[in-house]
Amino acid sequence: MQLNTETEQKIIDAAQSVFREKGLDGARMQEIADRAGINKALLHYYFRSKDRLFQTVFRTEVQGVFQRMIEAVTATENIREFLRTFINTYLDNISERSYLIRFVMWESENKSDEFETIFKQVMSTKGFTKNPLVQRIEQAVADGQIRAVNPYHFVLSLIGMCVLPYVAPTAVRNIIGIRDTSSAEFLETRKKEIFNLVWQGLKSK
Amino acid sequence: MQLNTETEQKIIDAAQSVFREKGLDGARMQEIADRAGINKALLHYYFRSKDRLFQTVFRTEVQGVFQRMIEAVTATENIREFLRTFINTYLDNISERSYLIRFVMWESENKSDEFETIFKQVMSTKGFTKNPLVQRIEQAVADGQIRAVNPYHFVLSLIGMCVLPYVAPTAVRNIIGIRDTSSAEFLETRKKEIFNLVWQGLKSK
DNA sequence: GCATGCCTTAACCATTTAGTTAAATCATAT
DNA sequence: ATATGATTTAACTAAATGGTTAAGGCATGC
Repeated sequence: MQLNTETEQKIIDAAQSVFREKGLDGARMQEIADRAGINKALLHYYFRSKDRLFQTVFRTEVQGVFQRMIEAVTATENIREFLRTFINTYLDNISERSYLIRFVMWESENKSDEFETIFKQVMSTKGFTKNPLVQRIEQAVADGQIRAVNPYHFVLSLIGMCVLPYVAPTAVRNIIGIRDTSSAEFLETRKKEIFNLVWQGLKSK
Repeated sequence: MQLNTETEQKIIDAAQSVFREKGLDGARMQEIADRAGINKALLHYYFRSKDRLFQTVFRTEVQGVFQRMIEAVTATENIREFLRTFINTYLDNISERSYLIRFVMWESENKSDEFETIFKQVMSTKGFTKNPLVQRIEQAVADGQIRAVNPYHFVLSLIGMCVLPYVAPTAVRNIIGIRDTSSAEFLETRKKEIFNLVWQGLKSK
């Protein structure tokens, strides 16, 4: 059997959208079939079980999340411009993919072993020994371009700032008191505010 | 019927721990009964349905999360000390409660209407019209104690930095490359690094 | 002693859901 | 035209799970 790749893609797309919204436990095979515009029988014909389908989706999602993060790491000499570019492209990336980051963060904890395996594979495939973003910050510190922050903690902070409104939009809207976190206006303001805060916070006076 | 409050509490505690780990969809009534050291019949005798039990737990968790956030807002005059205290107590609070923040953020999106309702109730009960943390920052800006950041975005950034390692520990460990996010050492370093970054980022030069 | 309320036991019901099956249909290429 | 692979239909199975029921046990206080 050779299987129609077009249909396979439709299934994966549908599965992605359902898993992103509801997680593994909340997802229903019937709903995935419906969104793919096919029937449950065919769904199981392509992917034997929910677990297998989930595994496929989860793997590509985790890869994508890390992939996009390192794609936002450019070879810019100037650390200031490097940060600006990173924040802009990274925020564009995650804001574009509704519920992705929320899903991956939730499931990464449920499937922590699997997450680690996938992640290590990606790293070795790319020939990385360390997160390139961390590496870039480390280097900037070594070169005296910025003050001596802990690179790991700095990256953690940076990602945290970028990610939160897309991990828990409703909580953010209510608790922080921001009306609309999905508008283009919010996105642009967010970029500026994050950049200003970290740049002020980083530069060696 | 008057119901034994001790048993009721045992049930709530058990339900909290299961819901925190697995979320609504992943939680099993049987497991909740087991952890409470009672049987399923009694569980349903106290809380008619899974939905009702969840509602009870979710309400107290959401209240708690916000409660603890505003408890970390002190009446400190000096904005620098205010920030230091906030970061320290807030981080202590969330690091202490394994999976709580992760659970609330995940479910707040699944139950966004309910979240909003609960949240508005808390706000009006406390007589708040605006998040006191945002308010404090706003005031500090007005007083010229710090530079003119957008208070909403600043608070969003601050919470994001604090929360991320507890929302997705496995993802953080792998992606950022931090070995252990549950140690006391990590916690203390985190406090310092966040404070330094935001303080440097905030002060009007 | 016995009534009352809390709790257990264990079987049971109903529903949801993952997964299967078999037969029929459709499209396409040979 | 027919064989082949893709897809549908619809009924079905098996298991998990939420929820119920009835009978009885075990305290405590009267």
